[in-house]
Amino acid sequence: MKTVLMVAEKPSLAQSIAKILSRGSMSSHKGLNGTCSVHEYTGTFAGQPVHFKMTSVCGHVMTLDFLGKYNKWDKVDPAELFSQAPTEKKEANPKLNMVKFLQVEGRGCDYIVLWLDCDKEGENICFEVLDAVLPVMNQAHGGEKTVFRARFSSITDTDICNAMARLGEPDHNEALSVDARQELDLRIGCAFTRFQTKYFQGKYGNLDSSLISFGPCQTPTLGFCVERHDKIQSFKPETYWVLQAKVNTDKDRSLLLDWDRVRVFDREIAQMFLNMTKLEKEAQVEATSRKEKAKQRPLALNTVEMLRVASSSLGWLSLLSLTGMGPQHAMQTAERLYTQGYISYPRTETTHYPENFDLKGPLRQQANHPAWADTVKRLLAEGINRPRKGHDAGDHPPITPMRSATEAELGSEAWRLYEYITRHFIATVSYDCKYLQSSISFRIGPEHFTCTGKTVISPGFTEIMPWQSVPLEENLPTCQKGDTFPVSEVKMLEKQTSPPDYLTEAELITLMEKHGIGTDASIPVHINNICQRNYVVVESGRRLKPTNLGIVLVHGYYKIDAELVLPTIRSAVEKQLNLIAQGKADYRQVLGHTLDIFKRKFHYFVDSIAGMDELMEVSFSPLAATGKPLSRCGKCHRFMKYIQAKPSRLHCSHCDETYTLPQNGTIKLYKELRCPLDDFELVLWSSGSRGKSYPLCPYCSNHPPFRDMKKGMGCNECTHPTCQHSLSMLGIGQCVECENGVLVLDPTSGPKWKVACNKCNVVAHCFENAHRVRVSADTCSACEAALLDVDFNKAKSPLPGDETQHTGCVFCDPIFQELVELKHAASCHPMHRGGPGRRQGRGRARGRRPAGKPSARRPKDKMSALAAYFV
DNA sequence: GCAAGGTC
Repeated sequence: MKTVLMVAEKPSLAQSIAKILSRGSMSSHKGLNGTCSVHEYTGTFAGQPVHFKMTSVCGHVMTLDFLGKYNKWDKVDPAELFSQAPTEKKEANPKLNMVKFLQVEGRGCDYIVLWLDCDKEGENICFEVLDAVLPVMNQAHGGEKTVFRARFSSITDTDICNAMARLGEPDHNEALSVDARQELDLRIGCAFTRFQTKYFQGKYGNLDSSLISFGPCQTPTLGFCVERHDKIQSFKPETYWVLQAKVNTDKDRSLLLDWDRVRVFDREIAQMFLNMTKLEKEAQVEATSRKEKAKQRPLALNTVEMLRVASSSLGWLSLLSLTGMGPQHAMQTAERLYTQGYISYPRTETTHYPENFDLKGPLRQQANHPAWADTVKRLLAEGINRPRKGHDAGDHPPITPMRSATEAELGSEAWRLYEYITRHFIATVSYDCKYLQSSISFRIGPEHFTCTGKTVISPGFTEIMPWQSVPLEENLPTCQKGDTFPVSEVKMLEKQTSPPDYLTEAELITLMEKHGIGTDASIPVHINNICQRNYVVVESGRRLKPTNLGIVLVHGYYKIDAELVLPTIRSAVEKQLNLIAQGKADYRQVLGHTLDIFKRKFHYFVDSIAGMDELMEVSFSPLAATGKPLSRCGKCHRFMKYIQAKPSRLHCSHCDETYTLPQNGTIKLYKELRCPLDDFELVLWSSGSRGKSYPLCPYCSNHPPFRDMKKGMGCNECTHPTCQHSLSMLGIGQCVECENGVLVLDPTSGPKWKVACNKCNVVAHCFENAHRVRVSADTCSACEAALLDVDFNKAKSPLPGDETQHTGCVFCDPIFQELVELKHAASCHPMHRGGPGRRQGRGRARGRRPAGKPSARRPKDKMSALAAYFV
């Protein structure tokens, strides 16, 4: 029997589609990556009985990157990234082993049906799958077609079965347009990012972002925030005047009337109108109207709308917590609700339920929920309303609650999101809110005034979304044309126009969606990016206020080449890409042409960077004026300044050289000791009192002196044969946990002595209160670790007898066993790693031994002694 | 160290 391999874009879809096509009778097992499943069943295909294997990828299989050597920032001119630098496709997520997985499943299959999402990205993934699988599939006989594409517009039985019945072919042009998009984004984004970052980092010491990035989505996103900032800055308040009239409708009731002219900006004219009306005793009714109006129930919920609501304080649900939920966080929360089965797939553009979608099922789930049982029961009893006709993007149904849940079950955060999703869903099958809008037009002297009021006829969906209720307004008196009411007061109010506020995240999402910046899945990422890079900060009410850095960047682009920041930059490129997708333009030509344009833009930008720099100067301090003098330069022997702001570094203003330091720790001078190789003063890097620390030569760390050393290494990884700070002199033995690490004595750690791995975060606390610990030249006869020579004060010595000195192996010596305790450096939480001691059985050469020499393995009984010792 | 797009 022949085999048909079928591949969907994500595991959840593979399951739903297989369920539909197999009519529920399939057998499933997990694939070798533990993430994707394979669902198998038998059926017929092209008129013959076959075996079906339905599985999935996890989004893109491959990602585009430059060849390795072009990723060295110091060695490559960013301009080369536009054409010379070759790119290659790498596995998008090496942990998933997707290519291998596809090949294991695809080997020996005769046909392949591609069920990837029906958009351009999906079409591109089709070819990624084919690249992996075709070489291992059975060869076709006599030109028989073996590759098929299923096109579906929703995940419903009819749609999926129809797609299976009318298989087509994958569209190569659409896939190519995505290839072009990837290459453009990569080349343009990286070139600008590298240039800007290097240029400004080399000049300023307090940029508060370690990366000055540029991208066709993130930069316009920032642009929106700065545009609003500029509006606020340039806003000039204007004074205006308003007439307000009050009439008595009853003995003790009065009615406020709005002026039909709304406002005037000239005081004297307002005064004139006031004079013309204030002497009038009566207001005459000129017309009355009563209109029944409806407030529409919401469209079914899609991702972008969910993110908007989540950010703008989740409606009234947030009254308790006052803060909204950022898009990134909201997506994570939604994904968790989805994987736990509380809601349907949360990434969808669709706001329309398929015709045969079972709306009552999910609604029945909510019929006993304490918060909305009454509403739901009534809807079920009296009949639900058809949801409004929304947009069908052909991806997934709108976000729908699938299972009832309580706050106690979900925790307050997830509950807020779940509660919103559920209330929204119930609202979509509820009725519109109906209300009566009545208005009365008055004339007082020559001026006209109006008064309106609303009364609710039936609340409809606002019952489940009370924050959407029509606000109760004053009940208007019943009257008719010609009636008069006594005027009790006419007054003139002076007011001022007020500036807009900073952009809310919800407004930003709307703007991005409108201009096609990002997709439902990537919008949260872009917003997160501009926050993390310190271009904007999230203020109360989730308003995005640009930082100085963000403002300077955008203003700089405006000065040099506004197109770099305008939202049209994306859509213009996308227009070109669409030509590829439609087969109207050649992929190579469009790519080459567009790259050429951006290459010119890039060179112009580089030539004009002084324009942006002028703005930078105002907000930031030059490197030479930043930081505190810390250690001496080995070349000029003057003090270099320590710049703490990320990326932390040392700067010698005399030599105009910058030396980067390890991040995320503190740096101090190390006893004015010097590196024997270059005469630079050593500094001591420390990750905190409970973590580890090691000396480091600023020069060696940036220019590794030996071939086996890499950039960023400290003395604890230095293979200098005789320097007293080197790995060679302070290394003890192979790390108990990681593959390549060596435990190195921290010579600065006394009296709470530490031995720390120079690769991972293993730290052994030992010999507390010893006044001296040295690494001996001798090695342990059993395990080859270096012996330690430990001196204690007489009063504090834990050694047996009256001994104050002992030399022994930290792994094997029975006396030392009592004095050593293994820990992980404080900076890393144990939850994030495999757990302590999990690889302690692994024996390998100890690090002190110069590379290349053969090493003895520890005897097995020694290994088990070691295991017991460290746990 | 960089983009944006999938999804986990």
